[in-house]
Parts: sequence; structure tokens; C-alpha cells
Amino acid sequence: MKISDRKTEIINVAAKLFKEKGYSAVTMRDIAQAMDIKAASLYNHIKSKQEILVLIIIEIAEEFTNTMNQVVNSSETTIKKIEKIIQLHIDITLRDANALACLNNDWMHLADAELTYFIKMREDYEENFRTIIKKGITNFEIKNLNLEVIIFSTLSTLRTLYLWYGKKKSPDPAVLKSNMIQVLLNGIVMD
Amino acid sequence: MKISDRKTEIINVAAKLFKEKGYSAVTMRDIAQAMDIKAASLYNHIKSKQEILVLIIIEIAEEFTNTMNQVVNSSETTIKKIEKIIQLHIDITLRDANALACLNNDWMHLADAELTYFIKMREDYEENFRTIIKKGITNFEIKNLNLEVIIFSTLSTLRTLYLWYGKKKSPDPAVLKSNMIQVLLNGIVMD
DNA sequence: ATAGCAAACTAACAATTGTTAGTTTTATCG
DNA sequence: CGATAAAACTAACAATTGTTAGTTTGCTAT
Repeated sequence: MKISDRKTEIINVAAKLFKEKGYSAVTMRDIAQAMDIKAASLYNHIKSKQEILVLIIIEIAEEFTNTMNQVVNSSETTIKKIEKIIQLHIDITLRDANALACLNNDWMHLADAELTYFIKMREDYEENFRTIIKKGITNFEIKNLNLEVIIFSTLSTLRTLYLWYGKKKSPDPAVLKSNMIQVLLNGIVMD
Repeated sequence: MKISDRKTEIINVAAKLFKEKGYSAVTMRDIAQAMDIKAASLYNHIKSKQEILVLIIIEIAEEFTNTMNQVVNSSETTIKKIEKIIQLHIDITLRDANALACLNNDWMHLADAELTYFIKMREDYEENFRTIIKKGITNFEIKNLNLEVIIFSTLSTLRTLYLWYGKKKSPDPAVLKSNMIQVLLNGIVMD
């Protein structure tokens, strides 16, 4: 079941291009050119353009799903759970920003079973997050604000980290983490 | 210089489709079909597919730019300025979520002068926001955290409002506004 | 009624798309 | 060396793309 080096290379090159222009705007010839080969040669390694998309997105989606399941079933405080989730998003962003961009922007170009599977994972992820926050509100750990606003304000920030992190002025990962936690949990206004 | 009703209709239909699948994945035949006409008929009203994209994006981008310029040059407190910016994003999201989605996801498919123009507006927007926050930190209105983390955490949330607002569980606009302000400014953790 | 015009239509184009078939090159290993 | 397999190539395909040309329809005002 091991994926060959060349196949991995295709996936990485494709993810980079997909990040820049989106799945639909990138042609097989674009991917091939970026690897200095011809488009037809790609098919020695992959089954279809669609397969590339699946391989980029599904693995990462499963990683999010698995870690979230761990977190939601752990016995830590709500705050610690949220910190774990922040850590998760930062880790994946640092490791593979391109794939993450692809997951965020191109998931709707998945087809059939994989599309259904992805949507299910995403819904479960959000529902798990909702459960964590709800519990936190009951516990008086989290303010009793509108649940959806809390969920999506936080998730939006985490999900789009890839859009800006890595630019010149970005802090190093440790600073990023502690600052993200402070901003998302305690806000930006001086007490 | 008035835009005909039919042209406006094309722009709105196109924006909706672009939101769902992205600019590149939507064909002129898709847009035409959604209007119950043939693709060639679209060209009685618009010059090209590219023109549709420009008309969707640039107007809104200019609105963001103009309002931000007003805010940054006003003499209000930093907190009030941020509240104005939150209001701006909510207003535009409520009025035209489809166009906003398009601006966020498809701006890179603009070409030539419009692409340059858009990027300039976006950079200026972020720089203005940076100025506001910097001043707030100097004033001790805003915590002295990493500037980029503050800027992009806040902007990410505001920019992707369109992704979730409008679903079943969404609060009404007034609740949305006050909750967004609380979450973004003061965080979610109980004091 | 009819002239004028906006807006729809049909038909077609040249370019580009993902993909396949068949062939040649390159590398590996006995 | 010679055999085998991996991975590149050339050439082509059928479908789809944005767009144009030329024509017909349907409304409005004289």
C-alpha cells in the first residue's frame, strides 16, 4: 500500500498549484510542466486528476477527524481541549499548507463516495467542536454567547491560517501558538 | 452608465454559481442554463466571462476600501473603529454573500489591470487595519500581542462569515453583530 | 400596420481539456 | 551482457470550453 516517491511528488506539486489557482483551473499539463515531464507521463503513476484530489484531501481530513475524536473523548478541561484543537490546526498548517488550502477550497470537486465521506467528516468535526463548547458553557468555563458565533469565529481563524502564515512578518511557531490561544480565548482588548 | 436589469441578473446568477463551484468550474453554458437561455445569448449583455468576474468583485472591493478609509481617518477610539469594521463585513455579507464568496475565492482569476488593482486594494485594507491595531496597542486599548496574529485572526473570521451565516442555527443580524463584537474583542473564556 | 431595436436563437469555430494507445528510453540486477 | 520493468515519450481522441456570426423573435412607439 506504499505510495511511490514519484506519486508523492505529483501530489505535492499538484497541491501547490491547486492552492494558487484552484483544482479546476489547473490542468494536467500544468502539473506535468511543473515536474518537467509530459502530461501523459503522469498516468504512469496516478489513475486520474480526481485521484490526485482525493489523495490530497482525504488523508488530512482523516487526521483532523481522528485527533478531534481523541480530544472530544478526553477528560481535560474545555480550555485545554480548545488548546489542543488550536495546536492541531497549527501543526497541519505548518506541515502541509498546500494540502490544507486544497481541502478548504476544492473539497466540492470531490465526487461520489469521497464527497459524501468528506462532508460527513466535516459535519462531525463541527458537531464535536460544538459539543466541547456547549459543555464549556454549562461548566461556566466559556461565556454564554451564541454557540454558532463562537464555533465559526474560532474555526474560521484556524482553518484559514494557511492563507497568511509564512509571510515575512509571521512569528515563529511557538509564538504563533501562544498568541493564537490568547487571541481566540481571551480576545484582543486590554483588560 | 446604468447597468441593465438583465445584466444585473447575469451577475447575480453567476455569483451564485461561482460561490458553489468556483469561477473556473462554471461554464457560460452553466450560467445560461440557470437563466433558461442559451450561452450565446449572454453576449448580448456582457462582453466576456472575465467581465462578469470583474463586475462581481471590484464594486465590493471598492466598498470595503472606501469604508475602511473613512474608519481609519476618523477620530474614534480603536474599539469603535473595530466595531465599525465588523459592522461593514456583516452588512456586505448580509447583502451579497455570493459576491463576497467570489471575491474571497476567485480574485486570482482577475487579469491585468483589475488583478493589480484588486491586490493593491487588499493590501491597503490590511495595512489600514494594521495601523488601527498598532495605534490601539500604543494607546493601551489593545493587548500587546503579535500584530499579525491579531490582524489575521480577526480578518479571517470577518472574511469568511459568508461561509456559515445563513444556516439554520444562525442568529439574527443584531445578535450576530453583538456576539461577533464580544467574541472578537473579548474572547470566549469566562472571566 | 410597420419600423426599429433589444434580446433571444442556431450553428459553428479554434483552442483546450483529461485521457488512452503504442513506443522508446532509462535504470536495475542476475 | 541481456532481460525486465519502470517511467518517460509522441500522437491522437472525443468532449468541452469561450466566443463569434448571422438570423429570428417579440415588444414598443410612431
